[in-house]
Amino acid sequence: MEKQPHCECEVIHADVVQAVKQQLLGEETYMSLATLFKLFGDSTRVQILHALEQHELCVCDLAALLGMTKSAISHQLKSLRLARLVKYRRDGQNVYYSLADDHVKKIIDMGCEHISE
Amino acid sequence: MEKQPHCECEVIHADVVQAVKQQLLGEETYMSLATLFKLFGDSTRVQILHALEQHELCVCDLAALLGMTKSAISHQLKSLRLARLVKYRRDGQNVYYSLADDHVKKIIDMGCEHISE
DNA sequence: TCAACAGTTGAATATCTGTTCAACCATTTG
DNA sequence: CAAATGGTTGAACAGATATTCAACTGTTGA
Repeated sequence: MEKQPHCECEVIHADVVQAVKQQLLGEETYMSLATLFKLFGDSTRVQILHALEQHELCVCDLAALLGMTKSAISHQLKSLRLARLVKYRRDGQNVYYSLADDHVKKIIDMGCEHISE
Repeated sequence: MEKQPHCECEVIHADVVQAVKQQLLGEETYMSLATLFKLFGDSTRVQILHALEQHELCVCDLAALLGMTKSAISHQLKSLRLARLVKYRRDGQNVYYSLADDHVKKIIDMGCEHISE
């Protein structure tokens, strides 16, 4: 996660490197992107997201669906919630989760396309 | 990464769970998706990918651009190579890397859209 | 052939991350 | 109010992962 330690080599193509550097986004942007994609980088979480893509579900439903404990699911939902990938509503004892926006679907679809090439 | 340990709770909405289950993809598909997205889930790697989106670059260029050692960059490129996200060509002492297909760009763009909402 | 440099690799280390466990809060129902 | 159930939380542990380091390969040019 650290950056600028040092670079032991010479720049081979100074001009190209300079040009590309102009196009690069800020440090924090790459951090945010990584943080976002990290959430898709776990089979439990993608599965949760893909399930919620089909229908809103409560924690117990998800636990049953994935064969996992409510606790494990709840921990993962918390991460997804903090990243605003899912939203929730409480109805009685149940908390229903659903996707926060459709970027999630688009990203998963794009991933599916890539792996099925 | 493990699955079916047990679920301590009852299924609340058996019908919905059943319906969603039908729509779910295979276990291995979610694994593959997670493996793919995990590669985008590191700021060094997204930065490499985003840089290569602009122009093909050799390892030294990337090292200089990101302020990291050639070794660190090379290790990451290996992961990206194995996942067929980047391709490379050797020219003399230099090895030039570039994006393997345009899903990479689409996925990163989608990510940018999400974080800039 | 040898030196120099680009790049790769494997082992080691420090850090991060996912699940479990136990305790807890929230809501409903008797 | 008490019991039952859905859900959340924090600490702890095990497994994964990114960078470093040192050794190595491959290519060029003297």
